[in-house]
Parts: sequence; C-alpha cells; structure tokens
Amino acid sequence: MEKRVRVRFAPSPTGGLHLGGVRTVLYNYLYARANGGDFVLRIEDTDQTRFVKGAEEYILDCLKWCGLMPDESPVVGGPYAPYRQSERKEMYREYAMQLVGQGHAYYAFDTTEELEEMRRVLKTDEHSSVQYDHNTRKRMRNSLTLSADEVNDLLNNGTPYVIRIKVPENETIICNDMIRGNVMFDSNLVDDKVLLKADGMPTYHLAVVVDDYLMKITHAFRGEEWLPSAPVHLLLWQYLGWIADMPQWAHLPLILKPDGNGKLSKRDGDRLGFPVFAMNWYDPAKDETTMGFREMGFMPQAFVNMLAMLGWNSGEEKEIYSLEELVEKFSIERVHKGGAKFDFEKAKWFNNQYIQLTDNETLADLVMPYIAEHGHNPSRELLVKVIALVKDRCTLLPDFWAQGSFFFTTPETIDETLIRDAKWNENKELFFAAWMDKLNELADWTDVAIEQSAIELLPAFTLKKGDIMLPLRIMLVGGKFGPGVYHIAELIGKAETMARIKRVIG
RNA sequence: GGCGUGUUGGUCAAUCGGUUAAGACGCCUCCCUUUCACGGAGGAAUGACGGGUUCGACUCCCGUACAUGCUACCA
Repeated sequence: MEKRVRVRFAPSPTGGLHLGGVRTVLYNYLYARANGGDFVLRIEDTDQTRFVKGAEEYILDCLKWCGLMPDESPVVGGPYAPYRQSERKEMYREYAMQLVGQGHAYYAFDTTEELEEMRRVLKTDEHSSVQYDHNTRKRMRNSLTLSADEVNDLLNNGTPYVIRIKVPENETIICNDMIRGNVMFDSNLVDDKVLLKADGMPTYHLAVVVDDYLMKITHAFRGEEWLPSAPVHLLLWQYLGWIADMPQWAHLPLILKPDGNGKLSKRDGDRLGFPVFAMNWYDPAKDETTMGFREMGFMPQAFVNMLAMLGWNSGEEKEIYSLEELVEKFSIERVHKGGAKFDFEKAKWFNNQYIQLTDNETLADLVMPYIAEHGHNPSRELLVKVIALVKDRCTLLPDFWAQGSFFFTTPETIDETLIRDAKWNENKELFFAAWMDKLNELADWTDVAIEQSAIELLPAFTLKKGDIMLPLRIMLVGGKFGPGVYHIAELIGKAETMARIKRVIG
C-alpha cells in the first residue's frame, strides 16, 4: 500500500520570512494537496543563540496571509506533537547515544580553541579550509583516540563534549534528488558533523533526520543550500536503520538578487527598494521594521502566484493561476535546477493582473484601509465606482489613493503652470465663466450631458473640444492623470465640480 | 582552495535531436486616447565558449569559462 504523503516546512524562528521560504512552503503545500497528503509545520529552534522571540508567531501569520496553512503545527498540534524541536530535546539524545553505541558516532571533547588551533595549523595554500573528518579526527581528543577509561573519566567529570558522526572512508554516497537525479559524493570529503551539541541540543543534521522519521515525512523539499549536507543525512538514515523510510528529497533552486550575484537577501531589498519578506518584520533586537509584500500593497494570491512561477513553469503559456489550479498543475519534476533572479517589476505585474481580475466589491474591502489612512471615509457606493474607474492604472493597493484621491477630496494644490502650458488664454477663461452658468442649470448630471453642454458652448468662443479638456482636468484633479474628465465631473458631483472650476478662474 | 550544483534575449522562461528558438516582464517605435493608463500592431537571441557523437544538437557526451551553494557545537 502506498504511504500517505506527508511533507513539512521546517523554518528556524530567527527572523522575517523570506521569499524563498514562502516558495518552499508553497511547493510543499501544493505537493501535499495534490496528493491528498498532510502538510506539517515544524519549528527548528535548536539554536538558542539565534532564537528570536515572536518569529514563530510571525511565520504562522505569514502562512495564514498566504493561505497556506499547515495541517499540523505547534499551535494546532497533531498526532506527532510536539512540533517544536526544543520540546523534543530528549528524543535526539537517545538516538545520538544509539549511534555511539553502534560505533557510528563518537564523543569529541575538543574545545573551540583546540578546533581553531587544528584548523590554523593544518591549513595550507592548497586547502584553505580544514574539516574535522576521517583524517583529522585521529589527532583530536575524542573517544576514537582516547582510551575507554579516559573517556569515562572525562564524562564523569562533566567535561563538555559533542557527539559527531563517524563518516566512513572510501565510499561513494549517492543521493537521489527528485529534480536533479543522482548526486554523488566521496565520503572522504564529507566531514564528521556534530550531531549533538555541548548544550545537549541536536544540530540540524540529527534533528531533521529524527523528526522526519518520527513524523513519517515522505517528501522533503528544501533549499539548494542543503544539498552539500545531504550525504550526512543519508548516512544517518542508514545508521539509524530507517533507510526504507527515508523521504524523497528535492533541493529547490535559490532565488537570486536581481542585479549582481548571489542569493537574495534582506539587504538587497533595502538597497533596491523592494520587499524580501512576506510581511512587515519587526526586529526587536535592532528595533527596526523591514517592509513586507503585504504592507507594500500586494494581494496574497498574486504574491503566491508570482512565487510559484519563480523556478517552476507548467509548460503552458498561462501565467496566472489560482491556488487550486496550481495544486492541479504543479509537479516537482518541472521545478528548475538553476536559480532565478528576482524581478520586482514582474512581481508588480502579477499584482496588477490580480487587481484587474478581482471584482470591485472585493477590492473595496482591500482598498478601504488605504483611503482611511489618509483620513477619508467614503461611502462604499462611491468607493466601488471610483475603483471601477481607476483600477486599470493601479498596480499596488496604495495606488488607489494616488490615482483616486481627488474623488474624495479637493486637490490640495493645482499646478497652474500646467494650465498655462495647455495654452491658457482669455478666451478659455471666458468660456469657463459662461459654462459655469450652464452647468448650474444642468438638470441631468451625467458625463454625457456635461460633455454635451460644453460642446454646445464651445463654438461661441471659437474653441474646440480638445482646447478645454486639459485645463478642465487640471482644475478637477490637479494634474495630468486620471480617467475621463466628464466621468470625474459626474462622480464628484455638480457642486464640487463647479467649486473646483471656480477656484481656478476666480 | 576543496566539494556540490547550475548556465536559452536585460529578467522569468517553452523546447524532452529536425521549429522562422514560444510566451511573459521590462525596454523602444507606431496606433488608439487632445491627460495618465488600458488596449492593439511592430522591434530587438547567430541558445556561455570550445570540442565531439549524429544525416541533423539549444537539446546527448567531454573540456573550459563563468556563476552560485556549502565548507560552524547556524540553520
């Protein structure tokens, strides 16, 4: 019988949730949903020095915003609780001891200074980095070089120690990856990674294997930066006797910075002016907030869609997919091997597309906060009408204010130079004065009727339709932008229209 | 330095040996619009480089270059 598909997202609560992190969540989520499986969230908080308070809640909030909620997590629990590694501390020791007993791991008593000394002494021009491996372990203080009595003494004295994996010599370790195929490693080049730290906490390597086994994870999708440590994990699965249950791996390509080289970092966002985190992240240590996609005015559906297409492609020309469609179309085999540079312009395009696709009523709910932010509280009816008029020129949610503020309030400043540029003359001034009287009498206040009244009056001043449109626009909106002028006049109403004209011609 | 991974236009990318090498973003030109957009029509790649294999290669193999990741008692 086929095993039930179970995937997990296992972040460390150390800061904001990065674009790449959300994409990893997405691919996991899509795979679980497509296969009727479970998606679990496990918090990997084994490094107490990097733990940041609030980060776990923040991650959950991001997943919620994106609509990618886990089936099992520290907050909703599940059959394999606890889901926080710090709360599973004792389990790891048990397995580490098992490995020591089997001779697949050993105690190492080397201090930080001794390790540094070893690396310094052994470092050569050829090898700028020296690792603790099958070779160097022979000259260090560990249970492989010390006698059993010495080891027992050290242990009894409470000497700090770590447990390291004993990587075998002269073996080829083959790791199968769902998107890269077989990747081979020479065991002589793999180092004896620490499994259990001196503080009793496991390192990632031990914890990820133990938990994936205990939580019955069938597929493990993680960032490409983990590929080099895959052989250690494979060895652990083997030594612990669980190789038949080892999940299938897929190492996802990195998301790179748009310019230059390297993977995308928070700094790039600050530098280039775009967000890197899903939502605003407040760093309590530095007392500073980093802008998120949500606060910048992205719709979660657009954000998720954009991420899905960064490193994966269905093979069709279509680019706009709902989450349901993604579940149906997504396949891990079509995920790219190479990293992709992040393009903020394209990200904005996705949002623009979603704005056009979203009905005006729904949009009204999303846009309202941005209008309220400027101290206005328009009726829903008005807001919906405004949205209908300006949505095709809005890319991010705050654009609705920038593109439509003049519907809610008289423009603060009128750029009179723009009117002069529009060949302002006495003739036009006289026209507007006369038109005001006509408008005042106009019973049918619709864009068509307003325009008609202007057209009827124009010949008397030897003016053409186009002569007055720009001046009128500037009087009404304050600048050279916005929907059709007569539509604007209709929406803001007779009194306001006349007031704005009067304000300019006096 | 070592090891791993990767390399189709500025960017995201299709193509699973035979096509005029799709499409999208961005850019440029024009049309529409006497605003700004939307929309429409166009423009821009000798597929990192060099060798093979093959009747035929962007597609397979090798090498080189470049990029990127790891090389912590961090994940």
